[in-house]
Amino acid sequence: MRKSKAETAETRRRIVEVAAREFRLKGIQATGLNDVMTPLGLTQGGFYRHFASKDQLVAEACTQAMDEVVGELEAALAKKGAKRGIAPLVEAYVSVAHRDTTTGGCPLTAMGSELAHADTQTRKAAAQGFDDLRDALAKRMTDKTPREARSAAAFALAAMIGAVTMSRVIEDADASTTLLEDVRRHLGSI
Amino acid sequence: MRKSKAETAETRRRIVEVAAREFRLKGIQATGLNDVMTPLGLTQGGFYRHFASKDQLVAEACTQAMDEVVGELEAALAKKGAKRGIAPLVEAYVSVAHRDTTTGGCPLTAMGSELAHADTQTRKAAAQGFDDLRDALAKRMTDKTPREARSAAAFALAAMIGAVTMSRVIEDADASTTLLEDVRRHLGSI
DNA sequence: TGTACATCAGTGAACGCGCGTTCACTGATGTAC
DNA sequence: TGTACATCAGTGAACGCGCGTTCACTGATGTAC
Repeated sequence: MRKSKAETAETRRRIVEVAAREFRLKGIQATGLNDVMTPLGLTQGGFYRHFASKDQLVAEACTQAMDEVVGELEAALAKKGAKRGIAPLVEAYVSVAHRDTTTGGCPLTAMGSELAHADTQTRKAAAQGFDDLRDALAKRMTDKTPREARSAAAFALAAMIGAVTMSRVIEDADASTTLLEDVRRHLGSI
Repeated sequence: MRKSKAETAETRRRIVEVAAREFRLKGIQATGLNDVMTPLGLTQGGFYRHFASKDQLVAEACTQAMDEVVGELEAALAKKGAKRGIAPLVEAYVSVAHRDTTTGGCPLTAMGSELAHADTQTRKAAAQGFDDLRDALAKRMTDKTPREARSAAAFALAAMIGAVTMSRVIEDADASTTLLEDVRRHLGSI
């Protein structure tokens, strides 16, 4: 039953991939190892050939999800016709599309309050992701000093995270969308 | 073993009180009914004399926690020497004290991402709490039209929620405190 | 006001279930000669 | 290159545990007469 090195690496990669999806979809606590292994056609016993614990998987899935998000946002910037400043990032993040992408999107909004109870590795990954997003915003604030840009970017990112998190809590579709619009508009004049 | 009506009502009140504390401390999923009943010297069997399900308790605990927070913030406004505008609310909410009050504080930050997966009653309670806080902020924005104030208040509240949520994720004490300062400062000039 | 009975708050055991983790085992892969 | 053996990815059952919920039972409270 042993698999080749390439197959083993691929299996491990897929476990992290599915975990990153499931944790964002249902939350960390609500997702069992079987929710990750079964979709891959594997049994939970095999999980421990790749990871020492669920906590380790959570940390790696968080890292991967953050990298995905940073990558997607930088892709939004690369689009031709993209506006100057932070507008393209804000519009991509504080959007109905992001709100409704429950299997993807930013782990900081999808699992925000759970991350506060996660282990050190996971919190480090989340904090690193926050810094990466903040710096991506700050880099686009060319009218500010680096110091001011970092501070303004941290503020903007907090608003973006709060907005998408709450837009997923508010059941009323109009109220939810209005919140996103309000935050988008106010971030336009930072 | 039957208790008097007054005792029964008091027990029910205490269950909600402890639940509101525990859910904020550890999260909804991570808190079992025993975590709520045992501190009260009760067994889990008795829980169902007061509530039909855990979901019902979650909804009531969320409502109570939100009411507490709105009350505390209005108390901050009533303090003599309180500044004009939203500053007193922002300073009370986006604070190290709030970040470190893990058994109390705002349920929207303590359980934000979990609320997105909660049942309708709980999400209604959370959305109502958001509206209450937003309106409390809007009322203090006397230089704006009511429509503009509501929108600006929604933006400010999103930033406040995002800031405290992330400040609890970031382990580095300096970085966490700096984030709160950044958001507080930027909300000063809304 | 006193008595008989129905109600029901709380107990403690049990229900079925799923959790994270461990382990003996299988058999294909990787490696040493 | 071929062979013998060690490695280890994955299985499937089991571990101990805690979960939300149900239930028969107890006995004090509330109520009807």
